[in-house]
Amino acid sequence: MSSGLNCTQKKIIEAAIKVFSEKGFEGATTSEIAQKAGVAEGTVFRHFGTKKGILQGILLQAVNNFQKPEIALSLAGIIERKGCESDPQLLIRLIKDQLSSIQQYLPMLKLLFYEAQFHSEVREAMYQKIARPVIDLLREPIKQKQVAGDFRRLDADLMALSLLAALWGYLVWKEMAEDRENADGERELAQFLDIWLKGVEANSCRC
Amino acid sequence: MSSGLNCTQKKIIEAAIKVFSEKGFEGATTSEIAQKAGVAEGTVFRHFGTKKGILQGILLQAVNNFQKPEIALSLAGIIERKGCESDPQLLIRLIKDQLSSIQQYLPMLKLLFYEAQFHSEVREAMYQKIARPVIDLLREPIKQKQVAGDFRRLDADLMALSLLAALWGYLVWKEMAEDRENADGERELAQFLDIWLKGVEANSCRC
Amino acid sequence: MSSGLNCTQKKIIEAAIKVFSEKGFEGATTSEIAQKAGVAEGTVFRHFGTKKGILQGILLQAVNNFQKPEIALSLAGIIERKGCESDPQLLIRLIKDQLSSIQQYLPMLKLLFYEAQFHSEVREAMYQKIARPVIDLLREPIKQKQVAGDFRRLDADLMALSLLAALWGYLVWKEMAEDRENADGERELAQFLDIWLKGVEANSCRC
Amino acid sequence: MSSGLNCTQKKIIEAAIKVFSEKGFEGATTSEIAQKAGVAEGTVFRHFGTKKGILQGILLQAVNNFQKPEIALSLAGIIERKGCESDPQLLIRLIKDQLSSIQQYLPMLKLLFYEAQFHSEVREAMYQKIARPVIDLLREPIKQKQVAGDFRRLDADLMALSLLAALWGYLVWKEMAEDRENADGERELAQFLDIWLKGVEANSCRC
DNA sequence: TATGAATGAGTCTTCATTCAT
DNA sequence: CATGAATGAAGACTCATTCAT
Repeated sequence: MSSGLNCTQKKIIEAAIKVFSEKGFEGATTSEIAQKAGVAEGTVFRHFGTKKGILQGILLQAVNNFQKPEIALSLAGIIERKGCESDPQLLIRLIKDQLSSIQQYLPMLKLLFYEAQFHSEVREAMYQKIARPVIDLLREPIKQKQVAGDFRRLDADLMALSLLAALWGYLVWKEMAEDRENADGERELAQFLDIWLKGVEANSCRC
Repeated sequence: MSSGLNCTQKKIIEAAIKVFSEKGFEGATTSEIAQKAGVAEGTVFRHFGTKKGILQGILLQAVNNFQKPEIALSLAGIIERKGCESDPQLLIRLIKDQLSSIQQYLPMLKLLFYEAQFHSEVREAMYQKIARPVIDLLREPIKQKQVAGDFRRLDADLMALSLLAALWGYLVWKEMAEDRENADGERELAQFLDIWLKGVEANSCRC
Repeated sequence: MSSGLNCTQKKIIEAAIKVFSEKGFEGATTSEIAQKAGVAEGTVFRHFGTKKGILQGILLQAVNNFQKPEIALSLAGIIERKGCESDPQLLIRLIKDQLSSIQQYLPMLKLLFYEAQFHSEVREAMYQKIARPVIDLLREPIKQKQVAGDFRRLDADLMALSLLAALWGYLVWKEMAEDRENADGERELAQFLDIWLKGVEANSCRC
Repeated sequence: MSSGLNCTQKKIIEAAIKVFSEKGFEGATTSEIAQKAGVAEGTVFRHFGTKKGILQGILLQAVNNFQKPEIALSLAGIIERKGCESDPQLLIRLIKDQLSSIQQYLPMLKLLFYEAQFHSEVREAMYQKIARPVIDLLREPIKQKQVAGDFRRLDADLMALSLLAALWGYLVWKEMAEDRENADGERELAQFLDIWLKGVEANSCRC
């Protein structure tokens, strides 16, 4: 109901996310998706029509998931509840709690953002239905912080964007560095966010 | 030969960057590359052996280019020459000058970062030969700034990384937003960097 | 039941004639037939077992229809009632009356003659149960005409065959010419038959 | 040159005519065509692009062949050289000579006329480039015969058409009857034509 | 060295057929 | 009996790779 997907479709979508993530859209084969989903190859096409249809199925699910308010709001929560508090441990725990609800969608999001390069309809949907709404959502808490004198009065959208870029950059880097740098992921993420927060803070002399 | 590429190979590499950028590695065909390079399909294989060999040729060129000091140093220059100066116009002009020398390699870099997901040898090389060296390069000026009391004493590598993430995020966003947001690219980039700089500055009360 | 078909089967056969006529046996799909018949795909197989079974169902119906004397006799009637009468209008009206009762079976017959090429059992049945009986039927009136001195004493079977060829050729041509030649179909058919009649007439000097 | 086909293409076209004739366009497989042509399946597609492209290649060859005057004229020759001569042996020999030059193209023509039902571009080409030109060609000798008082003054096009229908009907019948009727093919064809000739003759009392 | 026709393994996709409901 | 989701074998088509010229 909420996702509009029945059991078979869910299995296929899940398998497709895995395979597309590992091999990319073009590098993946429908037969591997079917196999990983535990269905016949024909079943995949009965439900999604074409290989691209599977990608659009994933896209649709991503969009649907982002319309659930609890997910969309978690990012906004990060900003709202943080002022000039100095306890970094508190901040980290807070962010991790919020991000954990997005965590499960990360492979899907990463895949879609990458494929957006090559598929204009994916690009369009990711922009209109996910990126823009998230920025729109962040705008309000940022503006409130600006009014409260906590944040600098830069363009709110760009501030939101630079937060997302920081998070995104962190995730991409973690993948590329793999386990070569056995660093403390928690501390890294905390520092990334700390730099951003200090970057957007109003004159900290007030503290 | 600094690049080790003859004329035919250069034409093929150039064509391949274009085609791989537009369609991705798997989505591209050797025949289109050959056609765009103005050579026969057999010629491509005579020079690069396999399709993957072309990708590795591109990788090699990227690595070679990043060993030219003038390019690698341009990012470091951004950090070095900036302290608590207040003229933002100066900053922007500086950055644009430095970035413009990287600009031409962007399609190649984007392509390689994308394919790094799927080809471990590309991932390895991009990490060892490009990402890590750039971070290593940025580490020194950052440390100097820290010693000078200009930058906060966070982990220097993570500070470098968050700068790169900001730049990368900006570029990816520009592509996704396309011409929908007819914003002033120069101002946007300036704000992105401004947030980062303020984020890494030592307590500004001192200023 | 003269046809031995129940309501569901009739709907399927009718739909199949339409679809096979438009796309040919191999080009048609059982799913389209089911859809046009307004039943589920499984229902088609419950009644006819295989796709070829549907074709054989059509064949059976054609054979059954041709055993109804009123249809089979209509061609014979054309010959019987025509001697050296001079009124061509009368002839045309006569033929049209007779042909109209076959008209409705034309798509089915065309389809079966086409598929006879590729399916020996269809070819066999069409020959044994339709073509041969029709020729057998025509043989008698032709022979009577020969005895009466109206028709030339050629091989009666071949004379019958050449009449059928003329009719068949006319129909095939009309389809190929489509509406390009906005000719008077009635007059055309009349001339086709007129040529045949004159071709088989005994020496017309007698008239 | 004259056909515009190189050796490989000729082999494929020949094989395709055989396979399409036996199984019909939809029933045939490109792999069987390739196998019969003695080339790889990919080679077929390198030359004709799609399966339908093969059919159009056959069509093109048929059209090209019919533009060679020696073939097109042979049918016209049948009419021209026949008046009221009474020797049927002479007639048969004449027709057989003329037809033998078309004989080799019969499978191709039959195939194309059949597939014309399902492929509008084939139908169009067969009509415009083959059927119509043949009728146009036959019109003149028929009209000359009419002027000379040898043929009845019916519509010349319809007279031509009824000749073609007679020939076509004969060929189709032979295939359906197969070897069941071990009749004298030569005599049969002669009678078919004899009926047509008598049917179009001017008042035979003159003879 | 450059070419491009030929190759055939591998892909997406279709569809007749089955069977649990 | 009717249904229609699931199946998987088979087909059209692609494309990296080879090799004779």
